[in-house]
Amino acid sequence: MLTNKGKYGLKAMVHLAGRAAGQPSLVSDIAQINAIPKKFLDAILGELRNAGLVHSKKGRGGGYVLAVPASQIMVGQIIRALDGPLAPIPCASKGFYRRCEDCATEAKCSVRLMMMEVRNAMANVLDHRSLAEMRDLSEIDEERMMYYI
Amino acid sequence: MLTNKGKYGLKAMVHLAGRAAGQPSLVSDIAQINAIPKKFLDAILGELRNAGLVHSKKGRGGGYVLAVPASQIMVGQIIRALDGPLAPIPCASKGFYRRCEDCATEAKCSVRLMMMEVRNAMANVLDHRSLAEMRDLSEIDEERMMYYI
DNA sequence: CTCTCATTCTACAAATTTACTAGACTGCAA
DNA sequence: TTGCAGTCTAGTAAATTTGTAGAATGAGAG
Repeated sequence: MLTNKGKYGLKAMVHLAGRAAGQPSLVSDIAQINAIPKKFLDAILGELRNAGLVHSKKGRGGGYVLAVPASQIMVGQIIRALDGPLAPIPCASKGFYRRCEDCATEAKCSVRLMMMEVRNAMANVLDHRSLAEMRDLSEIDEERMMYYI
Repeated sequence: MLTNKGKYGLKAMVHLAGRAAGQPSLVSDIAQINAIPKKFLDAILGELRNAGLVHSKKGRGGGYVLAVPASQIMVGQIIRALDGPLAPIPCASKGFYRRCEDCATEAKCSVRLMMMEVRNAMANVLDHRSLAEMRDLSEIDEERMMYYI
């Protein structure tokens, strides 16, 4: 599940990816435009900063910017930073692996093997799509809409 | 996320898929062998029965059986019955679609479009893998282990 | 130096979901 | 009619999510 935190975080990142490079955005602007509770977004952007995905500047003329170009940030990084592992179950995770208590012989656990396939399918999407591509998804759709007018 | 409910349910279904056709299993046996709280498993099997995936019989000689052969049950059906939609976010779901409150122009929402890709990737795995295939995953692994002995 | 802007920190609280448990009830078979 | 084994209703404890409040910090303008 993508939590609201994850969803808001992604929206904020897309917002930042839509700005000219180096132009900072205010939390209050991002919050208002995307219908995100401001204080909640404060905390979310804080986590994204701790994860090294955005930079911040205080005071007048401050705000948030992407730490690196949107083409170099993978969507999976953002989701992992906010919502934790992609894997549906911890014992199927690569980076955040944790054993199941109730599983005797893990190597033979069909649930785990199945969920590793799911994890890989998700990672294949989310670790190969950059924030820039994600941002452009909506524009592609916008163009497609033109044909119907 | 796969909840414990989902995990336990999958384990129970694999258990049933490992029995000779028509041979019922007792809840207490499934629970003990798979380290699942018995009462919890009661409820889970109840939901699987309501979903039409298993049949039950009461009294001496009773228990649970698969409603149809394991090769005809898709893993996705089981997970949806217990944990709900596969999609990471309701607005990206095909069968359980629900609109986002905070999303003005849904067609242009890049988060939604991205999550629909993720949903499709997950469904491609889970709706093309039968319970029989899932059960056999562990045996495949078991055979592979032989080479290391 | 000080005023204001805007992020940052600590702490907390409501709501929801998860993960169970208790105990009475129903139906079947020996 | 005894006992087995699933079924139903109800509830509860813990964890997680989704926020909020308010003070603190740091940067820049004048």
